[in-house]
Amino acid sequence: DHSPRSEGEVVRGGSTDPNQPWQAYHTVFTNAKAGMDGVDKEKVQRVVYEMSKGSKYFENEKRREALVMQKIQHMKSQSALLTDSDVKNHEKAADIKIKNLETQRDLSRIWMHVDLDAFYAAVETLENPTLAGKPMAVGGMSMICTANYEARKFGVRAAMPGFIACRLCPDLIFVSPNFEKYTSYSEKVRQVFHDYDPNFLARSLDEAYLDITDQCLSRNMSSEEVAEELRRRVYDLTGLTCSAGVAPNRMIAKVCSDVNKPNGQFIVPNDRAAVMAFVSSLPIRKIGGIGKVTERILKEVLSVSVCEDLIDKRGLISALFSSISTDFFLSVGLGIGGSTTPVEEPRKSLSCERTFSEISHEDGLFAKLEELADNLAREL
DNA sequence: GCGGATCAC
DNA sequence: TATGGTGATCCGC
Repeated sequence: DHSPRSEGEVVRGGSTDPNQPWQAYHTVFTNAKAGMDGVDKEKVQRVVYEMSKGSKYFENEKRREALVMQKIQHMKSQSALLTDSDVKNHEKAADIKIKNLETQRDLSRIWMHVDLDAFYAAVETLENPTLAGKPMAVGGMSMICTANYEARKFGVRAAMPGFIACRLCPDLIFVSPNFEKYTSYSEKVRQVFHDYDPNFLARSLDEAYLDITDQCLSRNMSSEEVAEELRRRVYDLTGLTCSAGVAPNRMIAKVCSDVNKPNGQFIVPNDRAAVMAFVSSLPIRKIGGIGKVTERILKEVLSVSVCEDLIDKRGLISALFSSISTDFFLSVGLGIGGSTTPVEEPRKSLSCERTFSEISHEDGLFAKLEELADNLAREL
């Protein structure tokens, strides 16, 4: 109560300097991302904090931060209640799960994950070559969709509000998004994907998974050669560069495509030891499905930071998490995930939402609701 | 079964 | 001045 901190600051754990409150304001913007190696993270953190504090957004972040801290505290106290024999028993249960997962390990398929480099920005530069070499972002003052690599050097990146990006990079050029354009380029790229796997799985306009097993066998080519050739063909057809990752399953392939981004590739061979070696020192945050919050929970409750730790801490994990979550964490630790082609499921929901400034009267709220309902009805 | 939280793009 | 939209999953109640 007598702390020197003023109201309205996010404070976590008390381990940060109260005179440097931005240190406790954790955004996704300082996470490792391709092209952001030389970025002054402290400066980015400070600018984002200074421009955020006091806003409605910031207040909501504070609320969420408190919930996460509460959840972590709760799990820590649950953990403290466990006896050695509790943990031993859970370890045995986890060992059975691991044995089961290990029987499902499939090293017979070769998966490739392809990811276009700074896709929207790259398309805009193709259509307007004067943008080449200049820091540029696709999006607006509210939100940035993609930043090119020149802009990333300043800490500007996807999901960052444009007005903050302006402060980080005063010469930043903004280009409004044009999704028709990106869709048509995506269709071209997918023509190439189709030649390598007619059943390829498109994840978004700029990402896809391909099962290249048959391609490698029928043409007697290594996965490295196939990846090089596919990337060359994408470039020749569209002028766009992409990165590729190859591995025995989609979970690892996805991580691999980021290793040598941009315009590169990385391969983990179909060999159990190679997979385990790759996964052992891999930070858990690299795995799809483990985000900012899960990373914090695993780190702060269980001291888990790399995938190997998930196996070492299997007893505590089994004790503290649901069966579904435990299965997921153990499979991450084993480097197992997504080796067979999933059956295509129909869409389960359709929604329409909009962020709007404050409306205090009933009439205005009903009008907003009607607008959303109309939109949704049209979509349906 | 529902709403909130988390995650990915 | 100003911090998105869509779809999915899991969990707790």
